[in-house]
Amino acid sequence: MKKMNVQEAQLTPLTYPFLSSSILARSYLFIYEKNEYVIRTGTQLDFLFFVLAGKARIINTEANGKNVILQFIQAEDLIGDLYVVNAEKHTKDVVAIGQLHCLAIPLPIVKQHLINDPLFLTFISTYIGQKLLKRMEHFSLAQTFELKYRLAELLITVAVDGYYSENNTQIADYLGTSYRHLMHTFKKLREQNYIKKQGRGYMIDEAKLIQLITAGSKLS
Amino acid sequence: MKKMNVQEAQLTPLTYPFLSSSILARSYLFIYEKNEYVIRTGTQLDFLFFVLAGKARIINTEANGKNVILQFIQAEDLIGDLYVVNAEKHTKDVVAIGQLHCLAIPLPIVKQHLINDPLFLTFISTYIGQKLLKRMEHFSLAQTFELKYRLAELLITVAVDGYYSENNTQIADYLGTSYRHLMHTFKKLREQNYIKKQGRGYMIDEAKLIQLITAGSKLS
DNA sequence: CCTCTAATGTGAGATATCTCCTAGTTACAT
DNA sequence: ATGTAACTAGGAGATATCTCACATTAGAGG
Repeated sequence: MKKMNVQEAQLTPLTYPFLSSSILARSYLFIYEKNEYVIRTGTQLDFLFFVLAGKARIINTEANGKNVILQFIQAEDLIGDLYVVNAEKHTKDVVAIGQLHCLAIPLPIVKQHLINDPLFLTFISTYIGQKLLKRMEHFSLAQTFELKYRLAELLITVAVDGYYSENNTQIADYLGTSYRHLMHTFKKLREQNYIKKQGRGYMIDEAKLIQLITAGSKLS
Repeated sequence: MKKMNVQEAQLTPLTYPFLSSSILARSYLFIYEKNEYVIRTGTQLDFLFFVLAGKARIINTEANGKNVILQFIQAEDLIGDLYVVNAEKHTKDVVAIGQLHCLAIPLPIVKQHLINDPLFLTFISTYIGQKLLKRMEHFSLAQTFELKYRLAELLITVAVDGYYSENNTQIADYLGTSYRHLMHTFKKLREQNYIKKQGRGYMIDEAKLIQLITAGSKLS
């Protein structure tokens, strides 16, 4: 992970009125490499992260040691927002998929300068509220779609530079399907040239996958 | 709908520090009867509602006139929270299932006294954040369960005094299944004495349904 | 470098669910 | 009171998905 001061990094100014130059002066740009941990389960959160670029996955380690993917993170998402507003108490693993760029604001700065700032509180309420609505809509639609459409969307979400290489036992759990059926569906997508096998993962044809998803939407 | 001043209603004090007696003096207790509208689609929200008792359903009217159930509301839920934090701009139908009791705070009061109050903003951020986590966990689990378990849980959620009488074409959409399969599953539950047909709806055996759900959880 | 575990990959039979259809009943509007 | 639309109910065939099993490969740890 590379750590830089915000000025050093010459960030494009963010359009957040609650982020004063004083706060930014004490914040950092973090750059994580592929598979690097942003947060480790059970550790204390030290920063509130604004994702500037890249992707990550959030993983919960269950009591039996099993790792379960909870969700994927994209640019313009926050990491640690639910912890900051006390909606959740325990941190979960957050792992970079490909390279991940974050603006990291130290928690003491958040607590001292932002946590009672109505501008910030309003922003984070709106953000979490919009996230809730998006998630509900996504799940509601997803539950009527057969697996190949949901897999197509996941491949687009998760691929970096057109290449997908997640752990498929975890992906099967995440999509709520059996490992067997997931593999069956990967094979179907290969046969229909939406994806190509490459090493342990797949190159994806994003444009064709988008067409498939669109076709699937029209069925309902 | 019955409308009372809060004092008139002699409400048990709510444990919300941001609700001063001055605010409560200008708020109301609303009591809606079964199938009464709390909010109508597209109308301007006039109150932020704290649900004290009862149940409701949130319905979105699609462009083609079709009504789709988005979610169900229980005691201790808020109605209008996502609108108040500007996460959503348009109101949707909210309809009482059985009798519904709400503390209703006028929007002008919310805007004048609460919307810049860090106590209130913190509360509503935490509330929406917890709601997001619950919803995500619920959907994640739900997608691996076959219909009879999900239907069992819905019956418990929705029944009033042990009686279920929702519109089943809308319930099929909500559960993401076909009308045919939903009816097939109702028949199975009847045959196994989890529910009994009564008029256009069903009496439910809540204890037995909970046993079924528990058994279903143990399969995964 | 070797060994062991976890991930990948596939076959085969069973089941949950879908699609298409028809018939009967109820509630609402005129 | 009547007619119509929407809801309830179920049959039958097809398909998406599950379950159980086994074989191969790759990666991690010693």
